[in-house]
Amino acid sequence: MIKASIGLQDLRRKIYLKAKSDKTWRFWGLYVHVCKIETLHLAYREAKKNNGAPGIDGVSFADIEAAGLKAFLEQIQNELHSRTYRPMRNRIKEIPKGNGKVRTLGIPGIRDRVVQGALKLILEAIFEADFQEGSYGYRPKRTAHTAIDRVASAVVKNKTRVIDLDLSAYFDNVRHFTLIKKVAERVNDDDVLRLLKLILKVGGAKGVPQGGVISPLLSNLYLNEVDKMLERAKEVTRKGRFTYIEYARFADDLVVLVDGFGKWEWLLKAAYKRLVEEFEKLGVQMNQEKTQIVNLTQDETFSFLGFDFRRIKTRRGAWGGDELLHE
DNA sequence: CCGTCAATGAC
RNA sequence: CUUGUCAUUGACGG
Repeated sequence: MIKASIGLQDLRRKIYLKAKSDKTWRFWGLYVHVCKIETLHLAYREAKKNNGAPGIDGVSFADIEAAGLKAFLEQIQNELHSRTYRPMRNRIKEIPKGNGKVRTLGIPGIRDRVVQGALKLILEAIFEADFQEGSYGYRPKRTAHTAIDRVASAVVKNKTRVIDLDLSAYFDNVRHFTLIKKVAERVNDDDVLRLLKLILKVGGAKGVPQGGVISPLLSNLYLNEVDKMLERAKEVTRKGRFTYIEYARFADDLVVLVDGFGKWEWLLKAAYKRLVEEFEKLGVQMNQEKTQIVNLTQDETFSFLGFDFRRIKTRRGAWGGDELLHE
């Protein structure tokens, strides 16, 4: 068959539309697209524009281009085709976080960043179709600003009981088996699954490495079931255009807002209980000290994406909108 | 319309 | 030998 080779952008759009219109479809024949020079080349350019440092092999972008980019990409393609590709160990680098703690990065070699990037380009087209409205982190065309708008708007509409969740180190706690199972719900391609397992395994027995190109996408997939649960809670309690629960998640930063009227107290409790269950199933720890339920009508506050949310009174004494303070 | 290269900021 | 994703803004080029 002489099917004219379609461009990567068209392919990704086609995959996305299929996934969107057929929610149970399992994609096959994806590996060949991951291995295409066009895909690898785009992944290389994306990696290069971050000006990142080399992995454990010390090979830089300048080194690669001095030896010839074309040969570099063809070498990767050959190894992928012959199933001899093996990712190298990640280079471990500890960097200080703001609060005096350290963040452990797992930095893949540049050629492994290219492979992960190629895989990400294909898988993202599928899973973007499955992600929920309230999920904002690491997603194309989504900004922290719109996530904050969603929360602010919910507060204005009287959602004043807030579950402010803190997840401890959830990148590190992703269970590979559970994650692969979620990927396999949509991907019926043994080569792709095998490649993904190789990539996960060099990062350790569990967790996705901070520094990995596909880690953000995988982390969103891992928590997609939580987003779906909250979305269902919203739709089940909906009365026409009125909703009584809202949520927004940006990576591990999650807030759930429930209507402040007394008759919805049960919904707040139920949502919290369901969240505990979902995170338990996933092996993700809720930080019990920093997770809190606040009541905005009692002058309590919460923080989301660096903004402090509080309810203020207007000069007339009526409840005004929400207010954002500090950065 | 397509591309390249700087910044910034959320996690 | 501070990694990654995403977004925004700006400059320039064909």
